[in-house]
Amino acid sequence: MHYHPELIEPKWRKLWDENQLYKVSNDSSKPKYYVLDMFPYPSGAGLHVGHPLGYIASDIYSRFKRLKGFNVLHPMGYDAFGLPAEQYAIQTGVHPAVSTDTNIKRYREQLDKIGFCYDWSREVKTSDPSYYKWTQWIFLRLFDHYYDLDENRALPISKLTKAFEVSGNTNVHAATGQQSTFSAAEWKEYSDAIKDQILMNYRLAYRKTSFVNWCEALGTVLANDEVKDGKSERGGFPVEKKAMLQWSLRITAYAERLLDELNDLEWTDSLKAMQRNWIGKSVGAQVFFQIQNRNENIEIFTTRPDTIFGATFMVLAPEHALVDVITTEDRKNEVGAYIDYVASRSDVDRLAEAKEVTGIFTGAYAVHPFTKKLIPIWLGEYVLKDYGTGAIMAVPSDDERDQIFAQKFGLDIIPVVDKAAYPQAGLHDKVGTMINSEFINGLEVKDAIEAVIKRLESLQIGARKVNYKLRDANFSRQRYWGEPFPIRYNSDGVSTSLEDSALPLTLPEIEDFKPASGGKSPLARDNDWVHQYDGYTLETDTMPGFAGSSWYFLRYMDPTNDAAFASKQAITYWRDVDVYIGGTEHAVGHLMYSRFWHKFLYDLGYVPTKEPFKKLINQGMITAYGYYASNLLFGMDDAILIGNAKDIDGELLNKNGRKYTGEGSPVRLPYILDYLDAQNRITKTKFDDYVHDIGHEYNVLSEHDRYSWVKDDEGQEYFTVNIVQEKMSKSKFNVQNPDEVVETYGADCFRMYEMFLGPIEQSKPWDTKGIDGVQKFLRKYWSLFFDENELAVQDSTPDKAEIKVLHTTIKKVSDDIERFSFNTCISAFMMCVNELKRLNTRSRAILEPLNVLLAPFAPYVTEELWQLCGHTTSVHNAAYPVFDPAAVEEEHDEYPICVNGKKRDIMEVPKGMSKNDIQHLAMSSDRVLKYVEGKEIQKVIVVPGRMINFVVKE
RNA sequence: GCCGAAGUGGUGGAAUUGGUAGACACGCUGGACUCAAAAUCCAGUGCUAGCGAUAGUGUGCGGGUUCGAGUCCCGCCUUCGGUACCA
Repeated sequence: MHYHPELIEPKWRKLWDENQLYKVSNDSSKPKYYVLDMFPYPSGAGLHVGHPLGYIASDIYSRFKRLKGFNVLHPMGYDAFGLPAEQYAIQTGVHPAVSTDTNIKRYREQLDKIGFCYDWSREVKTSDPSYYKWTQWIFLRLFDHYYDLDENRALPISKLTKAFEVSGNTNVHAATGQQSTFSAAEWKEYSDAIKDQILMNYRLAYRKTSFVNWCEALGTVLANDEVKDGKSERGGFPVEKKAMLQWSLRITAYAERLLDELNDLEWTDSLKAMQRNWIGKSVGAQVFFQIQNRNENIEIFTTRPDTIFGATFMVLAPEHALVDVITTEDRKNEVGAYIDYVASRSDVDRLAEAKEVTGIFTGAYAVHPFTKKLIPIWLGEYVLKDYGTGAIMAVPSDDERDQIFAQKFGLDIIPVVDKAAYPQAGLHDKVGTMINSEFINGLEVKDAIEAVIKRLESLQIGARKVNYKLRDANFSRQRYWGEPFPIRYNSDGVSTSLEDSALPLTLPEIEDFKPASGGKSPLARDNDWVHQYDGYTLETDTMPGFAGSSWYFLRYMDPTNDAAFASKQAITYWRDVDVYIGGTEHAVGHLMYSRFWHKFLYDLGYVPTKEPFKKLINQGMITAYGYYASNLLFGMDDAILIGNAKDIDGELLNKNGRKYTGEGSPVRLPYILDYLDAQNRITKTKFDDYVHDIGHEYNVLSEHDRYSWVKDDEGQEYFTVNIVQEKMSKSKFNVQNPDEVVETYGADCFRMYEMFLGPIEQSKPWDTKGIDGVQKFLRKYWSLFFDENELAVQDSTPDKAEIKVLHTTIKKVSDDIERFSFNTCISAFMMCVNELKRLNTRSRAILEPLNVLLAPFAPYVTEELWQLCGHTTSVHNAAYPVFDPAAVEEEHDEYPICVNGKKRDIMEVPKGMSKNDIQHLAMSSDRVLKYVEGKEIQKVIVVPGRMINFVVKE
């Protein structure tokens, strides 16, 4: 009987499903364990071979934990709201819900084939009203809370309004955008509209006019982490700054906790670093500079208050609110022109000309807080509106950018830090002695910082301050395919939330998915929907993609509950995610928002843990080889294979109907191969072989070379092309589909091969070069159980050698699974099977435990063999074999004898001998003395289990 | 620029605490079986020299610590990921 995965796998898939083998209960005496995958966005391209990498790893780990006696929650779902489905709808008119469901169905089919142990009864879909009801519900809680800095947690808005009625906002210490203060009496006099506006400055979900990343091509705004290099992450369209009335989430209120509580997590250093970087905490001082002849101050933030005596001018962001106020009459025209110029420039322009310095003098002066000297106020592009206060004191002696600015515009430079004692120090290093700085002269920088802050505070013109790079998260999208906001406005524009009982507020059915006029969501065109509440209009924006994904891991705990996002009992049992597996692309987006929402829910008492994801494993990307041949290639007269670029371009367009994107772009190898094939100039295989073998050739080329030539044995030259690794995507025609692999080799083989490729956290290119080795292993494994057509497993007593092989493998595999090193597990299995094959093992006492050990990796073949061995229950419910240390112990230890670290011989030492005894035994051994050869022994080092080393004088 | 990770045979990669570097697999070479192919099995395979046992050499580069370094320390180089007029 031979191994036939195509017969085994569908059979068990069906049986497992019928028996609900993977259904998990919320009520168990076993300890809980929660293994989570980042749920996918169901795109039209289907699953590619990169997706399952993390899923397979989490599946192996879940199955392992099950066998080890845990009640394992291992669910899967879909991040189903999102832009691509809507773009597709605009182009084709197909409703996003329809295309999304089609895609989900395809994903599900693909996932099922690979044999995952998901409990599908817990599937969630963020676009499902029964799901987004609770996304909206959490949003309403955010809307209804503010962040109290005294208690350091979220509190109800009602508490805040009570405080306002007693003493205005003067005694309120909260995370807020509120600038001005008001008294209790004033508060009571305010209209509803004003009250609404003020409360918006406190709510954790709030609406304000803000400069946002507007993407014209997508017709919507984007969050900061959805913009890369001034272009949209999805689609790569240009993004500009635009002032719009937008919903935001006050994530900044949680900045300190998001930073602090990172420390307790088992995440990689690089990921923690990314989050820290994104939060961007810096400690320094705020300082108020009075404007000459005016009753107004410019507030600045600086990390170097010590250099304040070197501040010779100030620079405001061109968008700063005070610009209009302070610009003198004679400068109005020029300043206006400059502001227009800045506004006309996109982020892309700015990035492209980063080194260019621009700026303009406003005509106004500020008064230096200590010297009382007048210093000019300038505008400059390099000061960002969104960071700090949008204004700086410029210290050209100790800041590179200020220096360039001062040099260009001829402004004063006063040195204030003497770094003579620190020749290695750079401009920004906080070391040196203060000079030209009045009361801090002679102090070291560190002490000077403290002295200045103290003085600022005593004079009440500044204070110690912590600043964060993290900004509030933009939460509005002018789109159809997202969660509607459960918010309505009355005729005065005052916002109120819908009652919880009105949730879910469902999306209306519409037919035209194009954005409505004025940068509005298509929802705005549905009058009936917008005006469904008398006297009110509903908010027509929808929530962004990260809304639904910020809490989905909680819904899995109790996915069908209609009275709560999850029952208290379910949350108390499952608590948090023990292991979370996913890619680094979500390092600062999803993982930051989820932590924020979780902390908020913690403040409100809905979840028992401060952090949602205890341990995080980052799987690397599976990339595709991209083959490029430069157009340069085609210009060469003696090119033996190729005509010219246009030639190829034109022909292939006709032949394949594929679009080749333009002049100057690299041509992909498949095109060239097709072309060459058509021309009968070279066979595909031959060319492929060459391309395959040039990895090392390529290393000797400079990065600018896109091609090279290689000679074959007869001296014939062939061209080779640049090889790169790139992300798989539909647009690049490089998607490798798992289906084909599963069909050819079987799911077990596919699973093991993906794990065998290398460590899961590493990115690597997909190729099937080594998959035969894994297939060979599975056949060999299968043949351990069979003699021709007969099951050969016997109830014989295994011998010592066999037991040793088994237990060595148990130890190695169990340890390696715990540290997510699956590639070495598979090596261990291969070695084990080779050994057992050699020993001709047929004993049940060896093969059955081994089968259980392998079950997490190859669930189908192990289940089949388990049943053939006569079991009636699933191998996936079996007990994990227990490691017996005695089984692997030798009666004798073999110690290499080394002289000065070099191995000379091997000596057998009785088991359990002490280090001292081993030393004595070695010293008296003739064999050892032969190698030491009369040289004086200085030291004998016995490394337990490793070696005996004689250190001698050479 | 700053932060993080990594550089090991022809290839993917092992080496968990400083202790026989190259496990396991791919590929390649030779052989067995076969009319032949596929499949399977056996042997070899870091590099250099040698028929050979063997010797020398070898983990990006240059130093250092140690009886002993892929692993630790100092100084570089390269690649990948993140981030940036961040005050």
